[in-house]
Amino acid sequence: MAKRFKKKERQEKLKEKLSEDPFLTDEELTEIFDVSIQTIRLDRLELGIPELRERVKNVAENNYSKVRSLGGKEIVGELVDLQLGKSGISILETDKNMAFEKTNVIRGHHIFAQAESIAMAVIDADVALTGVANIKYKTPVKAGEKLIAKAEVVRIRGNKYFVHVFINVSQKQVFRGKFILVVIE
Amino acid sequence: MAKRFKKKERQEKLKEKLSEDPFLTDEELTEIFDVSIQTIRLDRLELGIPELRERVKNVAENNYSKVRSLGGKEIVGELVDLQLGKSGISILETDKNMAFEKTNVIRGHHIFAQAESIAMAVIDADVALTGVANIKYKTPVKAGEKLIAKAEVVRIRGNKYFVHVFINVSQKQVFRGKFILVVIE
DNA sequence: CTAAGTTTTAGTAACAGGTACTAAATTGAA
DNA sequence: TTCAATTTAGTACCTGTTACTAAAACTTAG
Repeated sequence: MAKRFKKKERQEKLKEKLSEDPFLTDEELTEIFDVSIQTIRLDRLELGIPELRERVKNVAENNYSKVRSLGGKEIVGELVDLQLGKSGISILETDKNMAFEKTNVIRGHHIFAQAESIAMAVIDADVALTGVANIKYKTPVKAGEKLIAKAEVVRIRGNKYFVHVFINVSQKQVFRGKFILVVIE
Repeated sequence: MAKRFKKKERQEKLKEKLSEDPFLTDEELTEIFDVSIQTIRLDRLELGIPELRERVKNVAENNYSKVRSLGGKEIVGELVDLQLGKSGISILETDKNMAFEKTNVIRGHHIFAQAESIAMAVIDADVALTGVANIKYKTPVKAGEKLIAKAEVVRIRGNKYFVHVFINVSQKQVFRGKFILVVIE
């Protein structure tokens, strides 16, 4: 069973290598492991690892939406209702990519990002900035749950807007936060 | 020169389309613009737009490191010091991708993510969860500034950890937050 | 040692989504 | 009508694969 061990070992390292660097071609892998290209392909097949182009595409797609939802787009979650200067509602469908691998619990900053972003969306101004936020996470959110965020402007003082945001998962509150947004010209 | 106008117009829209959705094949583009595949290819050539696979690869490569710091990795920012159960320091170099396009001000949730993540890093346990956070943004952070986050465990009560996090940009405090982290097994 | 099984290697056809090139057809305007 | 710009057609070739067949090499039990 010495050979079989070698195979298993190689496949373990292959998994590692590709998760470190998904941009490696089969040919490059043959050089790393000093086996034929067929062996690499058999290994990938057995491990269910897709081909280079698929892997690259996955990386691209994953963070294309991530960038768009965490960095690129102006709003995190889908805006379903908006009364500028008054209130707004957004929905965010969570998935495993937003969660800790081990526990499947959604990372706090995703929830925060949705809250912050709906708070800013309701402000009737070009750009706003989070000034102060007093927030509270009430229950952990699991991947797959649908976050419904409601934002309400409660007070306006000069260029300062006070906005309350509540996020629920099926009627149950999971987050509340008070934002003070400052309009900048 | 009506035809030339049509060509230019098509090329403009092509650029737009592809920046919106870089995952479109030439074939899909022929259907959108109702021209032959050769025309699409000539257009791409004239505009210097690379082929699908190159575009996908670019998206993947550009954001690969970003994903690892915003979604994939367990910690946002670079850990420069860590005393498990006591304190930790992380550094986050901000860039334009983390900022609002118009103002160049870093989005709040990036700062929050760094704070949350260093707070969790100092906990000497496998998994922790943000329970409550009382946070305050003091000054806006501009793209390019280096965020230095210091976390300190101030109290431990059962499975609850009270952690204070302060983030500075060159000696000036830009954020402070108190986290209550709950260890889960 | 030998037969049987496992693992590895070789080789082929086909595929997607192209590039690069040549050449012909279409269109618009002078 | 004629000339140039534009569009279309068609071919050979490329990369990194899948899917498949088949043979070689190694392992191990009997």
